[in-house]
Amino acid sequence: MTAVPGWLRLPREFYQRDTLSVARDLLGTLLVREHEGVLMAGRIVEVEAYLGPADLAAHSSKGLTARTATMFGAAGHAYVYMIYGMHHCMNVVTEGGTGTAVLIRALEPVCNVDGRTQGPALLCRTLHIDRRLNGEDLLGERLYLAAAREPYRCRVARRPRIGVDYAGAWARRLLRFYVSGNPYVSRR
DNA sequence: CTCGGGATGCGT
DNA sequence: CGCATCCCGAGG
Repeated sequence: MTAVPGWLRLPREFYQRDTLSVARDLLGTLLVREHEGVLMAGRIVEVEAYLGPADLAAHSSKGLTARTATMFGAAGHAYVYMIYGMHHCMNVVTEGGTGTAVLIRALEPVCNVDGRTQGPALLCRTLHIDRRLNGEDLLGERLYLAAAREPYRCRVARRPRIGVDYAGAWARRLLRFYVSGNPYVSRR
C-alpha cells in the first residue's frame, strides 16, 4: 500500500464536479506516482481546463473517437496522450461522460522527483507517465492525487491556455490556472 | 491509403 | 524561429 504521510487520496467525488472547480481545486494537491518501487510526488502548481466537445481546443471537440474515448469516460481516470510524436501529456477526467478534463502542466517537486517538472511533457517524462497509463483509475496505486488535511493557501492566477491559438475565441478564455509566483510554473 | 497538423521542449 | 517524430482523424 503506497501512501504519503499526512496526505489523503482524492475520492471519486472530487473529480465528479464541474471542470472549472476541479481545475482550481487541483492547485496545491499532490500528484503521486509509484514506479519500480519508487514513490514520487509533486505539488500541482499549474493546470488547464478543457470544457468538452464545444471547446475547440479540447480533443473531445472531434467527438467520440478511439483517442478521445478516455476523455468521454468516467471521472477520476487519467487521460494520457502522445504529442508531437515524442512527448506525453496527462489529464484528469472530470464530471463523467462529458469529454471534459484538466491538463496537469507543472509540479513543484516534493518527493523523489529526479528531473524537471516545469511543463506538461517534462513532468510526464520525469514521473514515467506515458500512454500505458491512459485510462488508469486515479483511485489505484500507480498514479493518484492527494490533498493535505489543511487547505493550501495561495493566490490563483488565470490566463489563456498555452498552445491553442487555433481555437478561435476559445483560445482567449481564461482556462489556465496557476499558483501566482510559484517558480515551477511553466514560462512562455 | 495519403496527408496535414499537433494541449511541447530545446537549440539557434 | 526551426525542428524532431509519430499518432490521429479526415478525406479519397
